[in-house]
Amino acid sequence: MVILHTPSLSPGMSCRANYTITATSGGGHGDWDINDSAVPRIHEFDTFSEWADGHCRLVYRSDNEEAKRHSSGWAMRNTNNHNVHILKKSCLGVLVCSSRCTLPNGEKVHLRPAICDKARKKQQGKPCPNRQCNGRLEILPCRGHCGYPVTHFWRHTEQAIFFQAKGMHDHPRPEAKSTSEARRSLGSGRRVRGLAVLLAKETALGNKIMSLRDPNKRPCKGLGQTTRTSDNTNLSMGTNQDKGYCSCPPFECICSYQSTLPTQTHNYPPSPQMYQPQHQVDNYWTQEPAHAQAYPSEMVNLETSCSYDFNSIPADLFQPEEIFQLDQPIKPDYVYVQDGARNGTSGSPPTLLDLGSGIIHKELKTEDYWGQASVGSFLNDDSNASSNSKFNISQSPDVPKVLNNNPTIPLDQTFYSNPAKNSALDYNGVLQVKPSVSTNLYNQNNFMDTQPEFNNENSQQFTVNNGKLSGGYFNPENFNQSYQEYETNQKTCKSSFQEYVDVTQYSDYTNFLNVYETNNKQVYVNENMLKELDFRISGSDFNVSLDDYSGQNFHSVANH
DNA sequence: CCATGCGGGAAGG
DNA sequence: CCTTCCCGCATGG
Repeated sequence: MVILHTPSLSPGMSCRANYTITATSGGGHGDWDINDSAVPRIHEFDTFSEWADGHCRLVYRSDNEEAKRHSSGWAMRNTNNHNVHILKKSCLGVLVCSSRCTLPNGEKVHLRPAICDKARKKQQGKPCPNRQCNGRLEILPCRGHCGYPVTHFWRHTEQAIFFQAKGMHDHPRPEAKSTSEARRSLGSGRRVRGLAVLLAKETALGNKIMSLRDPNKRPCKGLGQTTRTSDNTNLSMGTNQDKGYCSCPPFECICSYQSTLPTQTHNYPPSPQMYQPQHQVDNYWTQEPAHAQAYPSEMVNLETSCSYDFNSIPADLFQPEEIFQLDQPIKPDYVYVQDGARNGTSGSPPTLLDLGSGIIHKELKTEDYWGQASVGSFLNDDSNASSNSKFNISQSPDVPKVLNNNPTIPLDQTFYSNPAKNSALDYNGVLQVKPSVSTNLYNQNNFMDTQPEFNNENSQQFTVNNGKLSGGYFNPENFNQSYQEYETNQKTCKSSFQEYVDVTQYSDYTNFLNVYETNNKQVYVNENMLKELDFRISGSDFNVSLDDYSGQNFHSVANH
Protein backbone atom coordinates (compact mmCIF):
# COMPACT_ATOMS: atom_id res chain seq x y z
CA MET A 1 0.00 0.00 0.00
CA VAL A 2 1.33 3.32 -0.96
CA ILE A 3 -0.13 6.39 0.50
CA LEU A 4 0.76 9.49 -1.30
CA HIS A 5 1.30 12.50 0.79
CA THR A 6 1.28 15.98 -0.34
CA PRO A 7 4.25 18.10 0.31
CA SER A 8 4.02 20.29 3.28
CA LEU A 9 3.15 23.78 2.44
CA SER A 10 3.00 26.80 4.57
CA PRO A 11 -0.47 28.06 5.27
CA GLY A 12 -0.29 30.89 2.89
CA MET A 13 1.48 29.11 0.14
CA SER A 14 -0.51 28.78 -2.93
CA CYS A 15 -1.13 25.42 -4.36
CA ARG A 16 -3.17 26.52 -7.23
CA ALA A 17 -4.27 24.03 -9.76
CA ASN A 18 -5.09 24.37 -13.34
CA TYR A 19 -8.73 24.98 -12.86
CA THR A 20 -10.96 23.76 -15.53
CA ILE A 21 -14.52 24.12 -14.51
CA THR A 22 -16.94 22.29 -16.63
CA ALA A 23 -20.61 22.65 -16.25
CA THR A 24 -22.12 19.52 -14.96
CA SER A 25 -25.36 17.78 -15.25
CA GLY A 26 -26.09 17.59 -11.60
CA GLY A 27 -27.10 19.95 -8.94
CA GLY A 28 -27.93 23.01 -10.87
CA HIS A 29 -26.66 25.05 -8.02
CA GLY A 30 -25.00 27.77 -9.80
CA ASP A 31 -21.84 29.42 -8.84
CA TRP A 32 -21.16 30.23 -5.28
CA ASP A 33 -18.53 30.00 -2.67
CA ILE A 34 -19.15 29.39 0.95
CA ASN A 35 -17.59 32.71 1.76
CA ASP A 36 -19.65 34.71 -0.63
CA SER A 37 -21.51 37.54 0.94
CA ALA A 38 -24.61 36.18 -0.72
CA VAL A 39 -25.26 32.67 -1.72
CA PRO A 40 -27.77 31.84 -4.38
CA ARG A 41 -31.22 30.75 -3.67
CA ILE A 42 -31.24 27.09 -4.31
CA HIS A 43 -34.04 25.15 -5.81
CA GLU A 44 -32.26 21.92 -6.39
CA PHE A 45 -30.81 20.02 -3.55
CA ASP A 46 -28.22 17.39 -3.28
CA THR A 47 -28.65 14.21 -1.44
CA PHE A 48 -26.41 13.87 1.50
CA SER A 49 -22.92 12.77 0.73
CA GLU A 50 -21.30 11.11 3.65
CA TRP A 51 -17.97 10.80 1.93
CA ALA A 52 -17.71 14.02 0.06
CA ASP A 53 -14.19 14.38 -1.14
CA GLY A 54 -12.33 16.73 -3.31
CA HIS A 55 -13.27 20.29 -3.92
CA CYS A 56 -16.97 20.12 -3.98
CA ARG A 57 -19.96 22.18 -3.08
CA LEU A 58 -23.27 20.76 -2.12
CA VAL A 59 -26.55 22.19 -1.05
CA TYR A 60 -28.78 20.24 1.22
CA ARG A 61 -32.28 20.79 2.27
CA SER A 62 -32.42 22.59 5.55
CA ASP A 63 -34.27 19.69 7.07
CA ASN A 64 -31.66 17.18 6.14
CA GLU A 65 -30.70 15.70 9.48
CA GLU A 66 -27.24 14.69 8.49
CA ALA A 67 -26.55 18.06 7.07
CA LYS A 68 -27.90 19.72 10.15
CA ARG A 69 -25.51 17.69 12.21
CA HIS A 70 -22.69 18.60 9.88
CA SER A 71 -21.88 14.97 9.86
CA SER A 72 -19.35 13.32 7.67
CA GLY A 73 -17.85 9.94 7.21
CA TRP A 74 -14.51 11.56 7.54
CA ALA A 75 -13.39 12.37 11.02
CA MET A 76 -13.86 16.11 11.04
CA ARG A 77 -13.23 18.34 13.96
CA ASN A 78 -14.31 21.84 14.50
CA THR A 79 -11.92 24.54 13.55
CA ASN A 80 -12.41 28.13 14.43
CA ASN A 81 -12.51 30.42 11.49
CA HIS A 82 -13.83 33.32 13.54
CA ASN A 83 -16.99 33.42 11.55
CA VAL A 84 -20.02 32.41 13.45
CA HIS A 85 -22.01 32.02 10.29
CA ILE A 86 -19.76 29.52 8.65
CA LEU A 87 -18.76 26.43 10.50
CA LYS A 88 -15.40 25.12 9.54
CA LYS A 89 -14.16 21.65 10.23
CA SER A 90 -10.89 20.02 9.40
CA CYS A 91 -10.05 16.41 8.84
CA LEU A 92 -8.27 14.40 11.48
CA GLY A 93 -7.08 11.73 9.12
CA VAL A 94 -7.33 8.11 10.01
CA LEU A 95 -5.98 5.74 12.63
CA VAL A 96 -3.74 3.16 11.06
CA CYS A 97 -1.40 0.49 12.26
CA SER A 98 2.12 1.67 12.68
CA SER A 99 3.27 -1.48 10.97
CA ARG A 100 0.78 -1.07 8.16
CA CYS A 101 -0.11 -4.65 8.73
CA THR A 102 -2.66 -6.60 6.84
CA LEU A 103 -5.51 -8.10 8.73
CA PRO A 104 -6.30 -11.78 8.45
CA ASN A 105 -8.94 -11.00 5.92
CA GLY A 106 -6.51 -9.10 3.79
CA GLU A 107 -7.65 -5.69 4.78
CA LYS A 108 -5.86 -2.80 6.30
CA VAL A 109 -6.45 -1.12 9.58
CA HIS A 110 -8.05 2.26 9.34
CA LEU A 111 -10.01 3.23 12.39
CA ARG A 112 -11.85 6.40 12.99
CA PRO A 113 -9.98 8.93 15.03
CA ALA A 114 -11.86 10.32 17.94
CA ILE A 115 -12.91 13.89 17.51
CA CYS A 116 -12.18 14.70 21.08
CA ASP A 117 -8.52 15.46 21.50
CA LYS A 118 -8.29 13.60 24.73
CA ALA A 119 -9.95 10.53 23.36
CA ARG A 120 -7.82 10.66 20.27
CA LYS A 121 -4.67 10.73 22.30
CA LYS A 122 -5.84 7.67 24.10
CA GLN A 123 -6.43 5.91 20.85
CA GLN A 124 -2.92 6.46 19.69
CA GLY A 125 -0.49 3.87 20.84
CA LYS A 126 -3.09 1.26 21.43
CA PRO A 127 -2.22 -2.16 20.10
CA CYS A 128 -3.11 -2.85 16.55
CA PRO A 129 -6.41 -4.65 16.28
CA ASN A 130 -4.64 -7.37 14.40
CA ARG A 131 -3.55 -9.87 16.97
CA GLN A 132 -0.80 -11.09 14.76
CA CYS A 133 0.63 -7.63 14.60
CA ASN A 134 2.77 -5.92 17.15
CA GLY A 135 2.09 -2.56 15.71
CA ARG A 136 0.41 0.33 17.41
CA LEU A 137 -2.31 2.59 16.28
CA GLU A 138 -1.17 5.89 15.00
CA ILE A 139 -2.75 8.82 13.34
CA LEU A 140 -2.25 9.20 9.66
CA PRO A 141 -2.91 12.88 9.36
CA CYS A 142 -4.80 14.37 6.54
CA ARG A 143 -2.68 16.53 4.30
CA GLY A 144 -5.04 16.73 1.45
CA HIS A 145 -5.45 20.45 1.29
CA CYS A 146 -2.20 22.01 0.31
CA GLY A 147 -0.48 20.03 2.96
CA TYR A 148 -3.11 20.84 5.53
CA PRO A 149 -6.13 18.86 6.50
CA VAL A 150 -9.07 18.87 4.20
CA THR A 151 -11.61 21.35 5.41
CA HIS A 152 -15.35 21.32 5.34
CA PHE A 153 -17.49 24.40 5.57
CA TRP A 154 -21.10 24.51 6.60
CA ARG A 155 -23.34 27.44 6.20
CA HIS A 156 -27.01 27.59 7.01
CA THR A 157 -29.63 29.70 5.39
CA GLU A 158 -33.31 29.52 5.91
CA GLN A 159 -33.79 27.45 2.85
CA ALA A 160 -30.73 25.35 2.58
CA ILE A 161 -27.55 24.13 4.11
CA PHE A 162 -24.54 24.92 2.05
CA PHE A 163 -21.58 22.64 2.19
CA GLN A 164 -18.19 23.14 0.69
CA ALA A 165 -15.16 20.93 0.91
CA LYS A 166 -11.66 21.96 0.14
CA GLY A 167 -8.94 19.51 -0.54
CA MET A 168 -8.81 15.87 -1.32
CA HIS A 169 -8.20 13.35 1.37
CA ASP A 170 -4.85 11.73 0.98
CA HIS A 171 -5.56 8.85 3.25
CA PRO A 172 -7.98 5.99 3.46
CA ARG A 173 -11.38 6.51 4.77
CA PRO A 174 -11.78 5.86 8.42
CA GLU A 175 -14.44 3.51 9.50
CA ALA A 176 -17.91 4.90 9.40
CA LYS A 177 -19.03 6.91 12.33
CA SER A 178 -21.74 4.48 13.18
CA THR A 179 -19.24 1.66 13.30
CA SER A 180 -16.95 3.60 15.51
CA GLU A 181 -19.74 4.49 17.83
CA ALA A 182 -20.92 0.93 17.95
CA ARG A 183 -17.52 -0.34 18.88
CA ARG A 184 -17.07 2.35 21.45
CA SER A 185 -20.21 1.13 23.08
CA LEU A 186 -18.74 -2.33 23.41
CA GLY A 187 -17.52 -1.79 26.86
CA SER A 188 -18.14 -5.33 27.97
CA GLY A 189 -18.95 -8.72 26.65
CA ARG A 190 -22.53 -8.18 27.58
CA ARG A 191 -22.70 -5.14 25.43
CA VAL A 192 -21.15 -7.00 22.59
CA ARG A 193 -24.13 -9.23 22.68
CA GLY A 194 -26.33 -6.21 22.73
CA LEU A 195 -24.77 -4.98 19.58
CA ALA A 196 -25.17 -8.31 17.95
CA VAL A 197 -28.82 -8.32 18.79
CA LEU A 198 -29.22 -4.81 17.60
CA LEU A 199 -27.62 -5.48 14.29
CA ALA A 200 -29.57 -8.65 13.81
CA LYS A 201 -32.70 -6.82 14.71
CA GLU A 202 -32.05 -4.17 12.15
CA THR A 203 -31.22 -6.79 9.64
CA ALA A 204 -34.39 -8.64 10.33
CA LEU A 205 -36.68 -5.70 10.06
CA GLY A 206 -35.01 -4.32 7.03
CA ASN A 207 -35.20 -7.60 5.33
CA LYS A 208 -38.80 -7.95 6.18
CA ILE A 209 -39.48 -4.67 4.55
CA MET A 210 -37.51 -5.57 1.50
CA SER A 211 -39.01 -8.99 1.19
CA LEU A 212 -42.50 -7.62 1.41
CA ARG A 213 -41.74 -4.92 -1.04
CA ASP A 214 -40.25 -7.27 -3.50
CA PRO A 215 -40.84 -10.95 -3.04
CA ASN A 216 -38.29 -11.71 -5.67
CA LYS A 217 -35.50 -10.43 -3.55
CA ARG A 218 -33.95 -13.27 -1.79
CA PRO A 219 -31.53 -13.32 1.05
CA CYS A 220 -27.83 -13.47 0.52
CA LYS A 221 -28.26 -12.90 -3.16
CA GLY A 222 -29.41 -9.41 -3.60
CA LEU A 223 -26.74 -8.00 -1.41
CA GLY A 224 -26.34 -4.43 -2.18
CA GLN A 225 -29.94 -3.60 -2.49
CA THR A 226 -30.41 -0.51 -0.58
CA THR A 227 -33.32 0.61 1.39
CA ARG A 228 -31.81 3.84 2.33
CA THR A 229 -30.37 6.32 0.00
CA SER A 230 -29.88 9.37 2.03
CA ASP A 231 -26.32 9.05 1.00
CA ASN A 232 -26.46 9.77 -2.63
CA THR A 233 -23.34 7.83 -3.16
CA ASN A 234 -25.57 4.88 -2.96
CA LEU A 235 -26.91 5.69 -6.26
CA SER A 236 -23.96 7.16 -7.85
CA MET A 237 -20.73 6.17 -6.35
CA GLY A 238 -20.98 2.72 -5.00
CA THR A 239 -19.83 3.13 -1.46
CA ASN A 240 -20.20 1.20 1.69
CA GLN A 241 -23.88 1.19 1.26
CA ASP A 242 -23.87 -0.93 -1.76
CA LYS A 243 -20.96 -3.09 -1.04
CA GLY A 244 -23.40 -5.69 -0.03
CA TYR A 245 -22.10 -6.83 3.24
CA CYS A 246 -23.13 -10.22 4.17
CA SER A 247 -26.16 -10.32 6.33
CA CYS A 248 -24.92 -12.71 8.89
CA PRO A 249 -24.97 -11.56 12.45
CA PRO A 250 -21.84 -10.00 13.75
CA PHE A 251 -19.08 -12.27 14.90
CA GLU A 252 -20.66 -15.27 13.31
CA CYS A 253 -20.58 -14.85 9.64
CA ILE A 254 -21.29 -18.11 7.93
CA CYS A 255 -21.22 -16.86 4.42
CA SER A 256 -18.64 -17.96 2.00
CA TYR A 257 -15.77 -15.67 1.96
CA GLN A 258 -15.67 -12.88 -0.44
CA SER A 259 -13.00 -14.36 -2.59
CA THR A 260 -15.04 -17.41 -3.27
CA LEU A 261 -18.32 -15.83 -4.02
CA PRO A 262 -19.37 -15.91 -7.62
CA THR A 263 -21.23 -12.68 -7.21
CA GLN A 264 -18.05 -10.81 -6.75
CA THR A 265 -18.23 -8.75 -9.83
CA HIS A 266 -16.98 -5.41 -8.74
CA ASN A 267 -15.37 -3.49 -11.48
CA TYR A 268 -12.97 -1.49 -9.48
CA PRO A 269 -9.68 -1.37 -11.18
CA PRO A 270 -6.77 -3.04 -9.58
CA SER A 271 -4.63 -0.38 -8.17
CA PRO A 272 -1.68 -1.80 -6.37
CA GLN A 273 0.00 1.54 -6.48
CA MET A 274 -2.73 3.16 -4.57
CA TYR A 275 -4.22 2.37 -1.31
CA GLN A 276 -7.12 0.17 -1.97
CA PRO A 277 -10.44 1.83 -2.46
CA GLN A 278 -12.81 1.40 0.34
CA HIS A 279 -14.90 -1.03 -1.58
CA GLN A 280 -12.22 -3.51 -1.23
CA VAL A 281 -10.71 -2.87 2.07
CA ASP A 282 -13.00 -1.55 4.66
CA ASN A 283 -15.05 -4.48 5.52
CA TYR A 284 -13.25 -5.03 8.72
CA TRP A 285 -13.53 -1.98 10.82
CA THR A 286 -15.22 0.42 8.60
CA GLN A 287 -18.29 -1.38 7.61
CA GLU A 288 -21.64 0.12 8.10
CA PRO A 289 -24.13 -1.55 10.30
CA ALA A 290 -26.85 -3.52 8.75
CA HIS A 291 -29.31 -0.77 8.30
CA ALA A 292 -28.06 0.13 4.90
CA GLN A 293 -27.81 -3.31 3.59
CA ALA A 294 -29.84 -6.00 2.09
CA TYR A 295 -31.78 -8.05 4.47
CA PRO A 296 -32.27 -11.74 4.02
CA SER A 297 -35.76 -12.81 4.74
CA GLU A 298 -34.54 -15.70 6.74
CA MET A 299 -33.48 -13.24 9.30
CA VAL A 300 -36.92 -11.94 9.85
CA ASN A 301 -37.64 -14.61 12.32
CA LEU A 302 -34.74 -15.13 14.56
CA GLU A 303 -35.78 -18.65 15.12
CA THR A 304 -35.34 -19.74 11.56
CA SER A 305 -32.44 -21.69 10.31
CA CYS A 306 -30.42 -18.64 9.52
CA SER A 307 -31.11 -17.06 12.83
CA TYR A 308 -28.75 -17.08 15.70
CA ASP A 309 -29.01 -18.01 19.25
CA PHE A 310 -27.34 -15.12 20.88
CA ASN A 311 -27.38 -16.90 24.15
CA SER A 312 -24.79 -19.13 22.67
CA ILE A 313 -22.44 -16.24 22.31
CA PRO A 314 -20.17 -16.45 25.28
CA ALA A 315 -20.36 -13.49 27.52
CA ASP A 316 -16.62 -13.29 27.46
CA LEU A 317 -16.48 -13.14 23.74
CA PHE A 318 -14.47 -10.03 24.12
CA GLN A 319 -12.67 -8.79 27.06
CA PRO A 320 -13.13 -5.09 27.39
CA GLU A 321 -9.52 -4.51 26.68
CA GLU A 322 -9.72 -6.61 23.61
CA ILE A 323 -12.04 -4.43 21.71
CA PHE A 324 -9.13 -3.47 19.57
CA GLN A 325 -7.85 -6.96 19.38
CA LEU A 326 -10.37 -8.80 17.38
CA ASP A 327 -9.12 -11.70 15.41
CA GLN A 328 -12.00 -11.67 13.07
CA PRO A 329 -14.11 -8.96 11.64
CA ILE A 330 -17.30 -8.16 13.35
CA LYS A 331 -18.93 -8.79 10.04
CA PRO A 332 -16.09 -10.01 8.01
CA ASP A 333 -17.36 -10.40 4.57
CA TYR A 334 -19.39 -8.88 1.93
CA VAL A 335 -19.85 -9.51 -1.68
CA TYR A 336 -20.04 -7.16 -4.48
CA VAL A 337 -23.28 -6.94 -6.21
CA GLN A 338 -24.15 -7.29 -9.77
CA ASP A 339 -24.34 -4.10 -11.61
CA GLY A 340 -28.04 -4.42 -11.84
CA ALA A 341 -28.37 -4.26 -8.14
CA ARG A 342 -26.11 -1.31 -7.90
CA ASN A 343 -27.47 0.76 -10.64
CA GLY A 344 -30.97 0.57 -9.45
CA THR A 345 -32.51 -1.75 -11.97
CA SER A 346 -33.35 -4.08 -9.19
CA GLY A 347 -32.86 -1.95 -6.20
CA SER A 348 -34.06 1.26 -4.75
CA PRO A 349 -37.60 2.34 -5.15
CA PRO A 350 -38.07 5.62 -6.91
CA THR A 351 -39.15 7.24 -3.74
CA LEU A 352 -38.10 6.58 -0.25
CA LEU A 353 -39.54 6.85 3.13
CA ASP A 354 -38.14 8.51 6.15
CA LEU A 355 -38.68 5.75 8.59
CA GLY A 356 -38.12 8.04 11.45
CA SER A 357 -40.62 10.70 10.64
CA GLY A 358 -42.77 8.79 8.27
CA ILE A 359 -42.46 11.65 5.89
CA ILE A 360 -41.85 11.18 2.27
CA HIS A 361 -39.07 13.35 1.09
CA LYS A 362 -38.91 13.96 -2.53
CA GLU A 363 -36.22 15.92 -4.18
CA LEU A 364 -38.23 18.27 -6.26
CA LYS A 365 -36.03 19.53 -8.94
CA THR A 366 -38.19 22.07 -10.55
CA GLU A 367 -38.87 25.69 -10.15
CA ASP A 368 -42.25 24.74 -8.87
CA TYR A 369 -40.53 23.65 -5.80
CA TRP A 370 -40.74 27.15 -4.51
CA GLY A 371 -43.83 28.21 -6.31
CA GLN A 372 -46.06 25.73 -4.62
CA ALA A 373 -44.69 26.33 -1.25
CA SER A 374 -46.61 27.43 1.76
CA VAL A 375 -45.15 29.46 4.53
CA GLY A 376 -43.92 28.02 7.69
CA SER A 377 -43.64 24.36 7.17
CA PHE A 378 -40.40 23.87 5.42
CA LEU A 379 -38.25 24.11 8.43
CA ASN A 380 -39.15 21.30 10.63
CA ASP A 381 -39.01 21.36 14.36
CA ASP A 382 -35.43 20.40 14.49
CA SER A 383 -34.41 23.14 12.21
CA ASN A 384 -35.66 25.61 14.69
CA ALA A 385 -33.11 24.45 17.12
CA SER A 386 -30.68 26.94 18.41
CA SER A 387 -27.87 25.27 16.64
CA ASN A 388 -29.27 26.52 13.44
CA SER A 389 -30.58 29.82 14.46
CA LYS A 390 -27.28 31.48 14.42
CA PHE A 391 -26.91 30.55 10.83
CA ASN A 392 -30.15 32.09 9.85
CA ILE A 393 -28.77 35.29 8.74
CA SER A 394 -30.35 38.21 7.12
CA GLN A 395 -31.04 38.02 3.52
CA SER A 396 -29.80 40.30 0.91
CA PRO A 397 -31.89 41.67 -1.90
CA ASP A 398 -32.18 39.69 -5.00
CA VAL A 399 -29.03 39.69 -6.88
CA PRO A 400 -29.10 38.33 -10.35
CA LYS A 401 -26.33 35.92 -10.66
CA VAL A 402 -25.12 33.76 -13.41
CA LEU A 403 -25.93 30.24 -12.57
CA ASN A 404 -24.33 27.28 -14.06
CA ASN A 405 -24.85 23.73 -13.21
CA ASN A 406 -23.15 22.60 -10.14
CA PRO A 407 -19.58 22.25 -11.19
CA THR A 408 -18.93 19.88 -8.43
CA ILE A 409 -20.73 16.97 -7.02
CA PRO A 410 -19.96 14.80 -4.09
CA LEU A 411 -17.06 12.63 -4.80
CA ASP A 412 -15.47 9.96 -2.87
CA GLN A 413 -12.61 7.71 -3.37
CA THR A 414 -14.61 5.56 -5.63
CA PHE A 415 -15.16 8.13 -8.24
CA TYR A 416 -12.50 6.91 -10.53
CA SER A 417 -13.94 3.49 -10.72
CA ASN A 418 -17.61 4.05 -10.57
CA PRO A 419 -18.42 7.66 -11.05
CA ALA A 420 -22.05 8.48 -11.23
CA LYS A 421 -22.12 11.28 -13.62
CA ASN A 422 -19.95 13.08 -16.00
CA SER A 423 -19.84 15.81 -13.51
CA ALA A 424 -18.37 13.51 -10.97
CA LEU A 425 -15.23 13.74 -12.88
CA ASP A 426 -14.98 17.42 -12.62
CA TYR A 427 -12.87 18.25 -9.74
CA ASN A 428 -13.08 21.94 -9.90
CA GLY A 429 -10.29 21.83 -12.32
CA VAL A 430 -8.16 19.60 -10.25
CA LEU A 431 -9.21 16.75 -12.34
CA GLN A 432 -10.04 17.26 -15.92
CA VAL A 433 -11.54 14.19 -17.34
CA LYS A 434 -13.22 15.45 -20.38
CA PRO A 435 -12.33 18.41 -22.43
CA SER A 436 -14.05 21.40 -21.08
CA VAL A 437 -16.79 22.51 -23.34
CA SER A 438 -18.11 25.32 -21.28
CA THR A 439 -16.84 28.65 -20.38
CA ASN A 440 -15.29 28.78 -17.02
CA LEU A 441 -17.93 30.54 -15.06
CA TYR A 442 -15.61 30.99 -12.20
CA ASN A 443 -13.49 33.11 -14.36
CA GLN A 444 -16.47 34.92 -15.71
CA ASN A 445 -17.24 35.97 -12.26
CA ASN A 446 -13.68 36.80 -11.52
CA PHE A 447 -13.99 34.05 -9.08
CA MET A 448 -10.36 33.32 -8.97
CA ASP A 449 -9.56 36.89 -8.31
CA THR A 450 -12.16 37.56 -5.75
CA GLN A 451 -11.77 34.39 -3.81
CA PRO A 452 -8.23 34.41 -2.63
CA GLU A 453 -8.62 31.37 -0.55
CA PHE A 454 -9.93 29.48 -3.45
CA ASN A 455 -6.90 30.44 -5.35
CA ASN A 456 -5.08 28.21 -3.03
CA GLU A 457 -7.24 25.33 -3.88
CA ASN A 458 -5.12 22.87 -5.57
CA SER A 459 -4.42 19.27 -5.58
CA GLN A 460 -1.01 18.07 -4.86
CA GLN A 461 -2.32 14.70 -5.73
CA PHE A 462 -3.48 15.46 -9.17
CA THR A 463 -1.81 17.30 -11.88
CA VAL A 464 -3.20 17.69 -15.29
CA ASN A 465 -0.70 17.56 -18.01
CA ASN A 466 -1.92 17.43 -21.54
CA GLY A 467 -5.09 15.89 -20.38
CA LYS A 468 -3.38 13.18 -18.43
CA LEU A 469 -3.59 12.76 -14.76
CA SER A 470 -0.96 11.69 -12.41
CA GLY A 471 -0.59 11.19 -8.76
CA GLY A 472 -3.04 10.63 -6.00
CA TYR A 473 -5.48 7.86 -5.87
CA PHE A 474 -6.15 8.27 -9.44
CA ASN A 475 -4.68 5.80 -11.77
CA PRO A 476 -5.06 7.06 -15.28
CA GLU A 477 -4.32 3.70 -16.72
CA ASN A 478 -7.39 2.34 -15.09
CA PHE A 479 -9.51 5.26 -15.70
CA ASN A 480 -10.68 4.82 -19.21
CA GLN A 481 -12.05 1.43 -18.55
CA SER A 482 -13.68 2.58 -15.40
CA TYR A 483 -15.14 5.57 -17.04
CA GLN A 484 -16.69 3.49 -19.73
CA GLU A 485 -18.17 1.25 -17.13
CA TYR A 486 -19.41 4.26 -15.37
CA GLU A 487 -21.06 5.62 -18.42
CA THR A 488 -22.81 2.34 -18.92
CA ASN A 489 -24.07 2.30 -15.40
CA GLN A 490 -24.92 5.91 -15.39
CA LYS A 491 -27.93 5.57 -17.60
CA THR A 492 -29.79 3.49 -15.12
CA CYS A 493 -28.42 5.34 -12.18
CA LYS A 494 -29.60 8.59 -13.49
CA SER A 495 -33.20 7.67 -13.88
CA SER A 496 -33.48 6.63 -10.31
CA PHE A 497 -31.50 9.57 -9.18
CA GLN A 498 -34.05 11.92 -10.58
CA GLU A 499 -36.61 10.56 -8.26
CA TYR A 500 -34.36 10.16 -5.38
CA VAL A 501 -35.90 10.82 -2.04
CA ASP A 502 -34.05 11.66 1.06
CA VAL A 503 -34.59 9.18 3.79
CA THR A 504 -34.18 8.37 7.36
CA GLN A 505 -31.44 8.88 9.80
CA TYR A 506 -29.87 6.14 11.73
CA SER A 507 -31.20 7.25 15.03
CA ASP A 508 -34.69 7.48 13.72
CA TYR A 509 -34.40 4.12 12.23
CA THR A 510 -33.17 2.69 15.46
CA ASN A 511 -36.14 4.16 17.21
CA PHE A 512 -38.30 2.64 14.61
CA LEU A 513 -36.79 -0.70 15.31
CA ASN A 514 -37.22 -0.33 18.99
CA VAL A 515 -40.86 0.42 18.58
CA TYR A 516 -41.34 -2.67 16.60
CA GLU A 517 -39.51 -4.87 18.95
CA THR A 518 -41.47 -3.50 21.81
CA ASN A 519 -44.68 -4.41 20.15
CA ASN A 520 -43.50 -7.68 18.82
CA LYS A 521 -41.47 -9.92 20.96
CA GLN A 522 -39.92 -11.31 17.94
CA VAL A 523 -38.73 -9.10 15.25
CA TYR A 524 -41.90 -8.97 13.43
CA VAL A 525 -43.31 -6.33 11.23
CA ASN A 526 -46.89 -5.41 11.18
CA GLU A 527 -48.10 -6.04 7.74
CA ASN A 528 -50.52 -3.20 7.79
CA MET A 529 -47.79 -0.89 8.79
CA LEU A 530 -45.74 -2.02 5.90
CA LYS A 531 -48.61 -1.47 3.59
CA GLU A 532 -48.90 1.95 4.98
CA LEU A 533 -45.24 2.55 4.47
CA ASP A 534 -45.47 1.25 1.02
CA PHE A 535 -48.34 3.42 0.23
CA ARG A 536 -46.56 6.41 1.46
CA ILE A 537 -43.57 5.49 -0.52
CA SER A 538 -45.31 4.83 -3.76
CA GLY A 539 -48.31 7.02 -3.41
CA SER A 540 -48.57 9.87 -5.81
CA ASP A 541 -50.17 12.26 -3.42
CA PHE A 542 -47.17 13.59 -1.66
CA ASN A 543 -47.88 16.43 0.56
CA VAL A 544 -44.72 18.38 0.40
CA SER A 545 -45.09 21.55 2.28
CA LEU A 546 -42.58 24.16 1.63
CA ASP A 547 -42.03 27.63 2.72
CA ASP A 548 -42.49 30.43 0.38
CA TYR A 549 -39.25 32.21 0.40
CA SER A 550 -40.34 34.43 -2.34
CA GLY A 551 -38.37 37.41 -3.25
CA GLN A 552 -35.13 36.43 -1.70
CA ASN A 553 -32.79 34.64 -3.90
CA PHE A 554 -29.64 35.23 -1.99
CA HIS A 555 -28.64 35.18 1.57
CA SER A 556 -25.97 37.40 2.79
CA VAL A 557 -23.57 36.50 5.46
CA ALA A 558 -21.63 38.84 7.58
CA ASN A 559 -18.22 37.97 8.75
CA HIS A 560 -17.44 39.28 12.09
C1' DC B 1 -16.85 9.63 28.16
C1' DC B 2 -16.98 11.82 23.97
C1' DA B 3 -18.96 14.55 20.06
C1' DT B 4 -19.69 19.09 19.00
C1' DG B 5 -19.43 24.00 18.82
C1' DC B 6 -17.48 28.41 20.49
C1' DG B 7 -13.97 31.55 21.00
C1' DG B 8 -9.26 33.25 22.57
C1' DG B 9 -4.88 33.36 21.05
C1' DA B 10 -0.68 32.25 18.47
C1' DA B 11 1.68 31.83 14.14
C1' DG B 12 2.79 33.03 9.59
C1' DG B 13 2.37 35.70 5.37
C1' DC C 1 -4.02 43.09 9.17
C1' DC C 2 -5.69 38.79 7.53
C1' DT C 3 -6.04 33.94 7.54
C1' DT C 4 -5.49 29.68 9.58
C1' DC C 5 -4.62 26.39 13.12
C1' DC C 6 -4.32 24.99 18.00
C1' DC C 7 -6.27 24.51 22.24
C1' DG C 8 -9.32 24.92 26.22
C1' DC C 9 -13.94 25.31 27.73
C1' DA C 10 -18.96 24.48 27.82
C1' DT C 11 -22.72 21.74 26.63
C1' DG C 12 -25.40 17.83 25.63
C1' DG C 13 -26.19 12.98 24.65
